[in-house]
Amino acid sequence: MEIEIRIVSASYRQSDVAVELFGRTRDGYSVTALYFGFRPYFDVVDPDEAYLRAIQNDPEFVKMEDKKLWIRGKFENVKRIYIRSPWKVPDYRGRCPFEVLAADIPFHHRFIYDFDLGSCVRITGEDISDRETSFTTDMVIRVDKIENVSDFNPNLKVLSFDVENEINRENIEDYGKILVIGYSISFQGKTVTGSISGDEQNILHGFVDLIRAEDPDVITGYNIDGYDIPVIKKRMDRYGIKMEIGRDGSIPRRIMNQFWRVHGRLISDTWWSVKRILHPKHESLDYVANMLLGEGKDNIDRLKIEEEWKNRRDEVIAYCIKDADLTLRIFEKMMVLNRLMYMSSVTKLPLDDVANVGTSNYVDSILIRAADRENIGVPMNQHEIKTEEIQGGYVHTIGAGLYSNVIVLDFKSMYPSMIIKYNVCFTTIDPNGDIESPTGVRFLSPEKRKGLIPRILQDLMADRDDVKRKMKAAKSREEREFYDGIQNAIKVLMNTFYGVLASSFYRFTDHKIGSAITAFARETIKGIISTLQAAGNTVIYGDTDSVFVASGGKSTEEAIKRGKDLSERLSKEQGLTLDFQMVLDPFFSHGAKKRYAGRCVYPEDMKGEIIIKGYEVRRTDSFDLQSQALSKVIDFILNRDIDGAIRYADDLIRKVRSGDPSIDIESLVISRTVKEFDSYRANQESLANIRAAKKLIEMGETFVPGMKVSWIVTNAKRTPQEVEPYIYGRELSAKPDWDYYARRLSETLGRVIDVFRSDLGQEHKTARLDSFEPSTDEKKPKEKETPKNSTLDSFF
DNA sequence: TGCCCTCGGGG
DNA sequence: GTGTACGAGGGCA
Repeated sequence: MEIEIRIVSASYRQSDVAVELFGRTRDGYSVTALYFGFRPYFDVVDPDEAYLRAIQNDPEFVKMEDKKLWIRGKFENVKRIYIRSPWKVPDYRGRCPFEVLAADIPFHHRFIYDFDLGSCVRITGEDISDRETSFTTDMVIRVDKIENVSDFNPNLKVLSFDVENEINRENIEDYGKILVIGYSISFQGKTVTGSISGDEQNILHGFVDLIRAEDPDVITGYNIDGYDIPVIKKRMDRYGIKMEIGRDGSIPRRIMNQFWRVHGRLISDTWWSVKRILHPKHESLDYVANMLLGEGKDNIDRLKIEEEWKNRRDEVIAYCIKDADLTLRIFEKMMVLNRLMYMSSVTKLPLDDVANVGTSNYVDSILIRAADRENIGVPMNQHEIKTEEIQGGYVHTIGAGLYSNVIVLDFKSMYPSMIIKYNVCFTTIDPNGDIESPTGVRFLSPEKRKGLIPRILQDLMADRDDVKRKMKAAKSREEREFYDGIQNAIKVLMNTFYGVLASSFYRFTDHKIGSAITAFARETIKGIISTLQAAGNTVIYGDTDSVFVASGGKSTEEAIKRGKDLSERLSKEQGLTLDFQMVLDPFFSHGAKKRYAGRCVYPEDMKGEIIIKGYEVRRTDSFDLQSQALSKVIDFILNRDIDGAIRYADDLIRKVRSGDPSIDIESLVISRTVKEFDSYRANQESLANIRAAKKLIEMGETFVPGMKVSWIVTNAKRTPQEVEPYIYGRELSAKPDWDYYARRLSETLGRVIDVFRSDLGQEHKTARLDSFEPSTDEKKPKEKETPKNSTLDSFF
């Protein structure tokens, strides 16, 4: 038979070393594809006869081949050695006295690279579902032929679940009895919800049966990695029940004491996605559900779950199902699967590898295939070699101030462009090269030898442009979103190439290469700034790949015209693409790197958006008044009401300092969870949250390890500072340390406000464009590129 | 400034 | 599984 699937996950089984591919067809069938006969191998550089004799007599030995591989500038004789068992490769590579290449590539990746598979494949073979009964998929196929097909995004089945269990108050790690498991399953546009309750052993068996019967591609939930899965596992261990929820009947494995993986499915904790994608101020399910769906959790007191279970069992069950369902809807709203499928298409990796494995695998997947095609030796990842840090991007700042109609230009794919333009690659680095980096490293010119990475990036860039064209020509919204997702994934992949080259452990990393790339980039951006200045422009700010240019205080229309003009002219001059990104009016520069705010007035679809960088507006550990006040001050400034901002800040700080009754005590509360006291290693007494919890107990209040404890700082002059537990809705007996709160507020607000107090005097309402000495700075490597905006507008 | 520890979510 | 992978903040040296 012949069938087409998108690959969800790939693995192999030890019994007969069959490669397992798991996936879903367009019309919704789940499939296991088994490939027999693929063998693990590794490359040994120029081994001697004794080694080859010994290896040939080894019972694991299968065969060997002669290869000539390009290694560090020349071709070397290499033996490719095939053995029987993938899991024995680490042992063999460790015992080999010669240099070993490509011996750290997971077996299922090796298979995918060697067959050059993409994320969707056509499988031709025999249906062996009758013989292979341990799999939970609709069918099992023995692969005769496997080939790529153009990508499609099938409906994947997603199962979200939630556990309610009793709390073991003596030992929080030893979870109490499970009361109910609620679930919500989404597939082909329909959602089914339900619950499993009754005898605990039946619940646990019911959970395994549910997953095996439903056979979801994706399992999700809220904090399942850290809570629900460990709870189920611990309770199953007690009865000797096995959590056989893998598509091949295997049990989940814990990765790094953190994540869970299981053969054939993607375990994707919605909580992690929420953190990564939304960066919400609070990460609780209730908060996030309200934010995204306008609907929160049911009203059940989980700290008294046993009591609730006794008195209102049906409500607890409904609450449990609702948690699972809210989580599923959040998961779908964030379009986690779409993002993963795009990334999977572009990196040609299975969905679960894209979701779970580090980004160096993205590069591996593309680069190793290309290297293999050209007989370039693939070294192994380096084992934690500490090198000096790579100098980062160039940051250009000028005096603080409020500016009108500021033009923002930024380089399209700065680092990839540098790699292409200067032919930067481990295959071109050469002391006799014609291209010299500002760091003095030389690379061959493209005419002599075009580098492998520059070529790959060039192709990716062309692909991206092509996809963007298709996006513009798209006839439907779905089509446009599809192409937009793909082009964005290509962008991520391209930037990942720089990321791994700058890292300290990647297989193709070379410190000289990483630092050359950033040096070329700094030189380029400095050149742009000089050119702009020479032509009479004032560059207000610049960071790595962007420049902010004063438009001269003219109208927005003129700024737009000027921006387009500059972008066109400079792109042509530089042979690079300098995009005209936006016009900000006003733009507030703090005069320090990485801190500014502005309101977007162009382009049309970003109009009104507030861009805030560097000012942390939503720290979970700060008290509410702090973030509220900062937002308010920035608001005043962006409305050009400097006096208002100063007045507001001064007034507020004065009120707080004097303990004005208008200050809401609740806005000063700081909260944090407290675990079992024993679980803290050292100096428990120096942690404010622990002292608050202990005081709570002294006061005769409920404290359960794992509970969130709230407090007010009552005396910060002592070390450690004194705190008083705060119980919502109850009057606080102690007095807040008003000086402490005033000081923290003044620190936060002062960073913004002081700019206007110092040298700007009274004339700050119009932009000041002269008399500032630019200060420059080299930023630290690997800093976050994405601005943390204070709203979620940019996401939706 | 950098290293190490902790939290966050969950009941 | 031929793997080693959270992200940000705070305390402390």
